[in-house]
Amino acid sequence: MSAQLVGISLSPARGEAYYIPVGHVGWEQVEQLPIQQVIDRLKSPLADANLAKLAHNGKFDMMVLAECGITVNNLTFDTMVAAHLLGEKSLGLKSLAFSKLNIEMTPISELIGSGAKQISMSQVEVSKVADYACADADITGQLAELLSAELHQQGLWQLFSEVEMPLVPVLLLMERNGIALDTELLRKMSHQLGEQLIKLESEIFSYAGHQFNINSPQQLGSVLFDELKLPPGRKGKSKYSTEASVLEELRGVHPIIELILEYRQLTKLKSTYIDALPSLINPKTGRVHTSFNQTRTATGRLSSSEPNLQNIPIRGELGRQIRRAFIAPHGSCLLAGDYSQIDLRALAHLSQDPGLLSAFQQDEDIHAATAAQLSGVDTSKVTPDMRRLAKTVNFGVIYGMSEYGLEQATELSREEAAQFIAAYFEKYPKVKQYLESTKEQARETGYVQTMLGRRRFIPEINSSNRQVREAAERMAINMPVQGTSADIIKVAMINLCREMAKRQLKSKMLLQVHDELVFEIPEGELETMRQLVPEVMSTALKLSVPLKVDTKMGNNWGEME
DNA sequence: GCAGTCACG
DNA sequence: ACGTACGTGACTGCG
Repeated sequence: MSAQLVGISLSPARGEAYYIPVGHVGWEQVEQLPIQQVIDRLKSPLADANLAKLAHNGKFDMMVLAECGITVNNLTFDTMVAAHLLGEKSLGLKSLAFSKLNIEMTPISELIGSGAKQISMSQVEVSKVADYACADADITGQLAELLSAELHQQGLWQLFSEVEMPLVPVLLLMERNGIALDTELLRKMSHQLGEQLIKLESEIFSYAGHQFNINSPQQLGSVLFDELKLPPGRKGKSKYSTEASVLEELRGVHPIIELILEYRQLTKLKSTYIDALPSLINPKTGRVHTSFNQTRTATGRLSSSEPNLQNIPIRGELGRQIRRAFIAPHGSCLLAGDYSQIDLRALAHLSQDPGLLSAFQQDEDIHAATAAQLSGVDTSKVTPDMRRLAKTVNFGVIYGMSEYGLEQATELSREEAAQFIAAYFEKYPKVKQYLESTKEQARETGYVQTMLGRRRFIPEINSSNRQVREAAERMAINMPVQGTSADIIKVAMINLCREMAKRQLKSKMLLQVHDELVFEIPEGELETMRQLVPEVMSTALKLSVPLKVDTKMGNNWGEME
């Protein structure tokens, strides 16, 4: 949102392209058209919904153009999105041109340099940029032809044209909407945390007998395991691990451990969120604008970056407090709709296991139902501990958990963990069958897929290295489940956006956090949106089990009910 | 630029 | 005997 437009390249046909310079600076540049004249002339064809557009990473171009007052309608083909769907790992235009078309394009560094000497594209002379930018536009067109054929061949066209491409303008809108922050609250928290950290630090130093950098795992390891002679968790060959799970085991052995765990937690939250977020507020809008990345994950999920708004803390009092800094402006409030157990519902649908299906069809508490099944008691007799254990197992299953994994995650012994897993598969036999057939499909075809046919290629599935192979099997098990959930929420986002536009609602979709959508709602639309959001989310796709959606609302993201 | 760590679903 | 749950992104230290 803060990029400056330097020029626009367009290619109307193969081998033909034009460059319109508008933002080049410097003494020897050629004369450029006034930017407003260019905008006025391009505005209508770019907005014309009857004219198809193709681009590489079109969301970026659309963002820059939108900041100039230009709306782009009917982006029908994005070569970056297409390449990602086809399982390409290297998604840059230059690299795709080479791997798919055998064309070696000029690297951008040839124009702007690299490292400290790097200059802005605006400082490069027009004639050089014209050649470079025209090649970009032309090659994008050629790539689109090729990738389009591949998408059709692989059976991915429908997913591409009906889900991934329509999602692009939705994500653009969300990014441009941004979210408001209570900077005053964050400032107070930063101050208070700073004082608390100074105290913690001096206590840690007094136990250590000297000052050191607590943030350096190397220095911390040597203080704990060399100087204080605490037993190192048998991790490293040469180095010590100081990660939280190792330190947890040492709680009670030495008072310094607790202080370090607390210090770690507080510094993490302070540096990553409390201090960083206010600096990312866009001065023009007064809000933070994340990027939602559509081509970063192996499962079909989105990711969020700069800042990542999909990992804002929620656990613990301090985490809650940070969420309270995400606010709705006066006269509006935040509404969140979240899918209840979407991954397990996806598993029920994919496996068609009768036990799982019926539990969801009866709208049972799935973890309690699993606990009841495993112990043979009635659901009403399930204790919180039993439910917690069943929850761990339920999640473990969709991650391809081992006995060892369950042992680590619980209080169970290895034998008990093994018994538990065996009992689980006895109660849910089609889950076991499904997991086996998924691995089998991966071995036979080299890929696994989601409900909508999204694929993940897993070449390591036939590796002779057991560790590599087993890691591949876990990916194979998890992707269809996680990816089906991603399919569902993407369709919901598109449908909601359409419905909101159709009804000319002023409410804004702000965030997606994998199973949750967050909206900013003006007071007058509360009733409408509170009904519309769960309705559209729960009917996004038809599964063998109902999709349950809970909604919450509040003035900030931390206190919603 | 990598490794270690840790925040989220 | 070994090493172990899936998927992300940001910050810090360090070479």
